[in-house]
Amino acid sequence: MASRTVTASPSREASTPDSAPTTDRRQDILNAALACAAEAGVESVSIDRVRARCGASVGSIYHHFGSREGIVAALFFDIFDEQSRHIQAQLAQAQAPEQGVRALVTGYLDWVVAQPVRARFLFQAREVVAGGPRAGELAKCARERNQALLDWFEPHRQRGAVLELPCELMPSLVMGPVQSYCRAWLSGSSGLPSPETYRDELAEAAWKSVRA
Amino acid sequence: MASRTVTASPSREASTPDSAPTTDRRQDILNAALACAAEAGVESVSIDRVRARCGASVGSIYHHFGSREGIVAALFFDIFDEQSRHIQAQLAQAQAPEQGVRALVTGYLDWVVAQPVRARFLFQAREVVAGGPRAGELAKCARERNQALLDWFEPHRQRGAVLELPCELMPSLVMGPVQSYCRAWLSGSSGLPSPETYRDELAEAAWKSVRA
Amino acid sequence: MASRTVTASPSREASTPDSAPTTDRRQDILNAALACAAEAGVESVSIDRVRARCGASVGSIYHHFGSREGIVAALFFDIFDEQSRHIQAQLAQAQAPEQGVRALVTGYLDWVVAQPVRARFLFQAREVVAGGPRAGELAKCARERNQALLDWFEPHRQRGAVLELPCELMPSLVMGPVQSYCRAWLSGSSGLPSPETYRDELAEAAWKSVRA
Amino acid sequence: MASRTVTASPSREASTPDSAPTTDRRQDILNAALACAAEAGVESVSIDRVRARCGASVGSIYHHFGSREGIVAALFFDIFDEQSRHIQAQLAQAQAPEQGVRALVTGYLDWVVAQPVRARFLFQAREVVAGGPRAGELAKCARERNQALLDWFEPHRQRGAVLELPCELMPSLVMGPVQSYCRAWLSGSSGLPSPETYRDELAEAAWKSVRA
DNA sequence: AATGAATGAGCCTTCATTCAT
DNA sequence: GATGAATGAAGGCTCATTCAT
Repeated sequence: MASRTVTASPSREASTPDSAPTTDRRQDILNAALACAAEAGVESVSIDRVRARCGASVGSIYHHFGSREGIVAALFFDIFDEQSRHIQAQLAQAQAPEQGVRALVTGYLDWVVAQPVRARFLFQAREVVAGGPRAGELAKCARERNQALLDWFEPHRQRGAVLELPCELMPSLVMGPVQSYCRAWLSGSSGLPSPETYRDELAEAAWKSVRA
Repeated sequence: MASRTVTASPSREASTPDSAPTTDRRQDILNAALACAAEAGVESVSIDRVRARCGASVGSIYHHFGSREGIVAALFFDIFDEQSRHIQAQLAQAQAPEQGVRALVTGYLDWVVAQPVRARFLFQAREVVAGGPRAGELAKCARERNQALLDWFEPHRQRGAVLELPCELMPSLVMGPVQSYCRAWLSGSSGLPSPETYRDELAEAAWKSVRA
Repeated sequence: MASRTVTASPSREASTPDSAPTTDRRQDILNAALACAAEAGVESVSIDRVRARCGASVGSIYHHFGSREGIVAALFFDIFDEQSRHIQAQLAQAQAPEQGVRALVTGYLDWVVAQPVRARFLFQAREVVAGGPRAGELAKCARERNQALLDWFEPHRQRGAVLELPCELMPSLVMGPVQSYCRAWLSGSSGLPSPETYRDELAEAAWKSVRA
Repeated sequence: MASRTVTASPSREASTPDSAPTTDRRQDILNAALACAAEAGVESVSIDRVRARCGASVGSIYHHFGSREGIVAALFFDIFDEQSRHIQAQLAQAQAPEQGVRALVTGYLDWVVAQPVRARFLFQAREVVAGGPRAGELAKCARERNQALLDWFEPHRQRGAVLELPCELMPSLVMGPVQSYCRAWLSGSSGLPSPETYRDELAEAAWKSVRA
């Protein structure tokens, strides 16, 4: 499963379109780390395995990331941002609250299906990052993402088009089911069909649980 | 059902003074392993740390569990079963489908709040066990748990009291939101209030997403 | 210089004269560590070098000493005790205060000449140990050794046979010159003759500086 | 004599605002190296730590000193010369041999008390420098210093005002006690009072041990 | 059932040094 | 003079596991 190629975050490519081969050591290392994680889990991302895979030297890896955990964290934040932007872009096109909820669910689901390796890494690495020195940064990112979601709904909620639920609950109600399903699917051992199979059902369920 | 529960608190020993010194080496080891995991994650459960914590010898640990992974798996299945029984017991008392959904959600939620250390271990250790030699056993247990849930709902579904959703979806729809919230709460870094705060809202949302 | 063989502390042998080949791994490791230090300084006592020299495995070394520093400290205390006992034995045979001072100086000097490798290690390792976790223990040992010296002189001092100097000063006055000379001799680069050459002069000078 | 002194305290920069930005890179690096050594011993003086502390680049450090050892040696010789000049200046003012001995002892003692960080570095770095490529230079400096001492005493010795001791012994007899005390004081862990407390006693003892 | 010494692979990290810009 | 990316050897330490007692 997850035969997707492990490539550089597309956002990076876009931000340096000037010239040069762009064969960043930094990016090579991140790619190698993701490949390791995809094969055998985040814990398997060791300096030596990364080194063996991308040809960088130990010193070079430390020059760029400072520690083993630094690699995992850098990769995590790269992918987390990418995912956030994807979902945000979907949400931005929605008008009605139902469209918004559906955009969030299907936006997430589509991204996971398109990027299963990265999605799996996000699930695996989150706990690692949350227990490391960049935990505060992670908390901030997560808060911002949730806040953007809540801000979008706020006008609809005031109009009474959406239940007046505590904002701490919204993320779990809207995203909980689809995340739960995707997590089980990505684990591979469940034998579940692709999330796309239940695209509508998952979106529908989320909407039902929060509509007025 | 009371015998063999693995608690992090040392008070357990005192609460079961029935017969003989129940102070099993086996149990000591499991308790120590849980304490390690609670402090620094499942990966920190090493033979040496467990040994240092419970005073058992290396040989003794191997005698009882055969391998490092054996400890984690044994603890995982103990706790998983305990949780399953708790939820099952709640479900068994329900009659109407709405009661059933609410029993599943609040049964899970109450257990998590009552056993946060164990609940956290379950989240952490699942992936480890799923990647080990007892992966099949885990899959079987998970399937059985889901099947029990589905079996309970089957008559109501046939009566049209519950949506005719694909059975692969049910667990995510019913348990997704509450698990998502509990996971975030247990991570500690989110600053979320206790799941009990939103007991009703979480149960209500689950029901709305699957009712006919 | 310093062609002395690197052997186990003689005190250890004496304390286990029962049976068995006494081929302690522990002692093998200490011997190897001393040999490393003799060749290239304390900093050169690395796990791998020790391992290569005595055939012990990495794990075995850690089993016995817990850390690289643990080896150095264990060796240091072994030798420090040995030296202290030697000097103490010489002092114990003295009667008059002049004999005492001479016993201390020549006792130290003779031990250094007999055990140049160990003496050199003591100079080198002291700072390392003083900066490590067993610093307190070192301070205690040093205090005890000084106290024994002061206790011996106390009656003579009260009789006015020795200057009434602050006790903090005594060790430096009595042992300072001989230690200074031995340190320079052991460093090897000074080209100085053996301390034995100046046995009497060093003892005489120490006595002059503290006699009444 | 004032230019080129390496001080640990940052106040130096402010005290020499004569001409141009004297803020040499070279000097910055030496200051940083001394600060490292003061915090965690000479072995802790690494290119990277120095770099982190003074903001210089790796390349810049190599441009100025050629190697890690180059930094330590440069600093050592700077401080050694400074100390030698200080003691020499004190000795130059003495007339009688007793004054000379006292000048040597108190000159040394006063410098150590005024420059404890540098004094400590001298003790620590000596062995390192003695084992490096500039060992010969060190030996030469040390010999010169001793020779100056002996030259000063030679006329007094010929007059019989000072004992006719082997010249190899003089440094240890005169400086041994004060160095021994200062070394112990600088180690910090001994809890000894400042050497100034025993200024007279140390000078007196040195004189007694060498006077005719 | 239990003990603890021994093993060696493997991990993270630091380090001095080089070199193209 | 200065910069910082890159290198690879070396070091300390943890780990799961085996085995004789």
